[in-house]
Amino acid sequence: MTHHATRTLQELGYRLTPQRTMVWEVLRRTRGAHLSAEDVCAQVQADFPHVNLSTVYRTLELLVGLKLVRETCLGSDRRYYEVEEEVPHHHVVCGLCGKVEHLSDDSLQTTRHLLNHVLGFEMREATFFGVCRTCLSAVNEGEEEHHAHP
Amino acid sequence: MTHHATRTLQELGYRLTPQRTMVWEVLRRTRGAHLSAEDVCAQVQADFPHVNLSTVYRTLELLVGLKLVRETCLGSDRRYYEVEEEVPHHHVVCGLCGKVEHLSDDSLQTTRHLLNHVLGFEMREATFFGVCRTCLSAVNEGEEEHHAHP
DNA sequence: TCGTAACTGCAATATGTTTGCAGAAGCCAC
DNA sequence: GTGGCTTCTGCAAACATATTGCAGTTACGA
Ligand SMILES: [Mn+2]
Ligand SMILES: [Mn+2]
Ligand SMILES: [Zn+2]
Ligand SMILES: [Zn+2]
Repeated sequence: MTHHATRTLQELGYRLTPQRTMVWEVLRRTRGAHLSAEDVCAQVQADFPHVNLSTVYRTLELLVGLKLVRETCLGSDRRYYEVEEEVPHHHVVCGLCGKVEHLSDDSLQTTRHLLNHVLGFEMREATFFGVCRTCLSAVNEGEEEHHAHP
Repeated sequence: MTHHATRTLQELGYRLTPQRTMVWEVLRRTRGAHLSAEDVCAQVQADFPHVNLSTVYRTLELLVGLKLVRETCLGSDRRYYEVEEEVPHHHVVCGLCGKVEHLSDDSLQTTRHLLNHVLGFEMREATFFGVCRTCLSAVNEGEEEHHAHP
């Protein structure tokens, strides 16, 4: 477990087990992706087949609690995990194809201030649901075909 | 089933059953709230105890498909339902107490344009996660107590 | 190297949602 | 109104995701 995660765990008295190392490594090397607990488990098991899914869940819970990993809701079925970066970001989810895009925190400064002034709310993360560029043009082409004969 | 939901269902050839009527009525009279399938079922069963949860799920799925009801993700465990209003709105969720506040669509025009310009994305709904005013002041009081003796 | 508390694997459990099926009932034609 | 066809419902079982109890294993400081 390279990086500060090693130190954090050991400094806080948690044991540095191969399972924890592997979970962290999987998340680190898939930076930018959003993995479910099962995705993480599958990747860990590729190298270390006996690792159990419940251990992965427990490890993710631990890392999330320590703010080394971020747990995100991108729809309603499962939870997704990614390493917690220094600069936070937000998510833009296409409801048709499921693609997830990132949005910098900077671009939401006005929204953050709005929420703060209107509701006294401190925004931590935002998720936007809608239709991505690709699906949008696919739909429009369909519409054109549909209305093509007047 | 008052209102356009009656017409819509019958015009499209769906049968107007008491179960469907009750589900719709429950959602209509709790306007502004966010009910899980079980919440809806419990309220339906208060008047009509034999109605089954799976029927409620099937009815919600139908109404969502017809865009009479809106299904929203406000965290990760369950799905929540509310009547689909003419003017859409967005959700602001406190991660500490779970309170959900509403935000008008108008206030997100700039964000909508941003997403459209930057990603070609058509935003339909947004959810903001963070800390509400109440929880924020509770936390601050705690901090003050904590740092009270220099 | 040893001892102990923390951790893991496994199986069982919890919770939310979906599905197959047989019987019930809405709705249209008469 | 009555019948008949087809959709819909209740029920139970299955499914998907996440959690937990426990016995055995392992990390790690002494
Ligand atoms: Mn992300
Ligand atoms: Mn709402
Ligand atoms: Zn898409
Ligand atoms: Zn709160």
